[in-house]
Amino acid sequence: MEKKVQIILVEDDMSFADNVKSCIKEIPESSLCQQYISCEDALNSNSLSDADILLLDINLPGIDGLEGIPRFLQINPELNIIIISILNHDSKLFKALQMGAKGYLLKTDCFMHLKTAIQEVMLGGMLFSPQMAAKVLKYFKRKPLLKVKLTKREKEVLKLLKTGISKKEIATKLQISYGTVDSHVKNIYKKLHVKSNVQAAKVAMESGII
Amino acid sequence: MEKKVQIILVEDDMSFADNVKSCIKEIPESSLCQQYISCEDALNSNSLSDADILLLDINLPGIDGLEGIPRFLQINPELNIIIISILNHDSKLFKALQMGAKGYLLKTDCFMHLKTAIQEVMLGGMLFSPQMAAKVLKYFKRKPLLKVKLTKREKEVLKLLKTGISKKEIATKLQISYGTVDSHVKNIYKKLHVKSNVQAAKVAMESGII
DNA sequence: TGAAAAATACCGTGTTTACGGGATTTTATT
DNA sequence: AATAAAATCCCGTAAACACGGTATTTTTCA
Repeated sequence: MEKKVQIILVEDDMSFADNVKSCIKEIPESSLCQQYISCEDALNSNSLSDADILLLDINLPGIDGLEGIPRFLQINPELNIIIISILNHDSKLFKALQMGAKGYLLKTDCFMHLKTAIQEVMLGGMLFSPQMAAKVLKYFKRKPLLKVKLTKREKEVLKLLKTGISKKEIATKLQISYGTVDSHVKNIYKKLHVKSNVQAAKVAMESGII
Repeated sequence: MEKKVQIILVEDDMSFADNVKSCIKEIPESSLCQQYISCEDALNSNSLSDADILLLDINLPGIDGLEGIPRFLQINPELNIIIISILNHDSKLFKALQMGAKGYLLKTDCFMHLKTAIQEVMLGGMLFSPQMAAKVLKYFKRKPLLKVKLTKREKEVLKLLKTGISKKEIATKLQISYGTVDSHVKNIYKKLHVKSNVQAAKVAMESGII
């Protein structure tokens, strides 16, 4: 028989934690091995290294859940962390992803997804509940790819421009005169409909024009 | 009884399509309603508007799967598109997401995830198979969050700076003098270790400091 | 209440930008 | 061979930037 998936729960709201526990009980291949009410408690325990999944709240007394992620991963890099929070702000989601979370479920609809999330994460995947998935999608979708056509040289110039160096330095790097760079930049601005170096760099970054 | 999930498959490799079909047969709540070997065929059919899920290959004769996504969504915006491809390149994944795909499974391991993916996508979520999930994670993770602390005012200034407007305009917007903005900008540059407006904007964008 | 941090403001100088104009050479493209 | 597109270069000017310094007021917090 396969070993059961070992789950740790870090949640300070006891009634919600109980709901999660009963939800996990109904998943035959999983078992809740430990439960803590703060990151500190969990970090000081010795149960992390045996666990497969960590269900983590964000709003916690002491160390914030998001801040806790790197600390948990330091102790056990194999740990699959799934955030379960009431917070549905973009910044929380993206920070969680940056920190290395494998999933983000909202408390309001996590029971529908918990089983799926556990299975999927154990298979190496990642999972978001709908509202969070929409944010990820929006994040990637946000800029319709620009139809503007820059010439080869203009692309080279823009690529350097967006690193933040001066036109003089660009001229040196491309072994052309300052005047030439200036001309290219002028044309780039016209094509991108911008009026400053920062705006050009921004458009370049966001639209994947380069 | 609930209506079954209606699935359409667009795949030109017949033997692989057969495998997918038999996999779907084993999911009681789903049914494969149509199968096409190209985007054109599927687009010309009248089955799209009734479908819930479209399983879509990328390498197809004629219209490429990724190019097909917006066309499918134009006909039926509610369609949940899951890419099933052999291609595991970042660019394909991100383009798929930009186009509006709800999932990305690799052919090499899609059978393990297909059932989960269908369920999850129907719940409004999204799903990636492990290698793809890792890419998404890497994408978000690439910039270690800056530990730099900017003051409230500095953040406001930086937020405006990265829109590409001049310091003079920033002063007007914040109703402070140019000299004050200049001071803030100087301090921001020092804290971020940059030497130009473009670099500051870049750091601000990439590190999620704001 | 007292010290530290933050926000405010000004000056001066050399550098860089934005942008108008015009002009020549090189490189496709047909 | 002819035309268009791209790449090269220069001039001039007003505005904006980077950066050094100094200094006052306001806020915060121990």
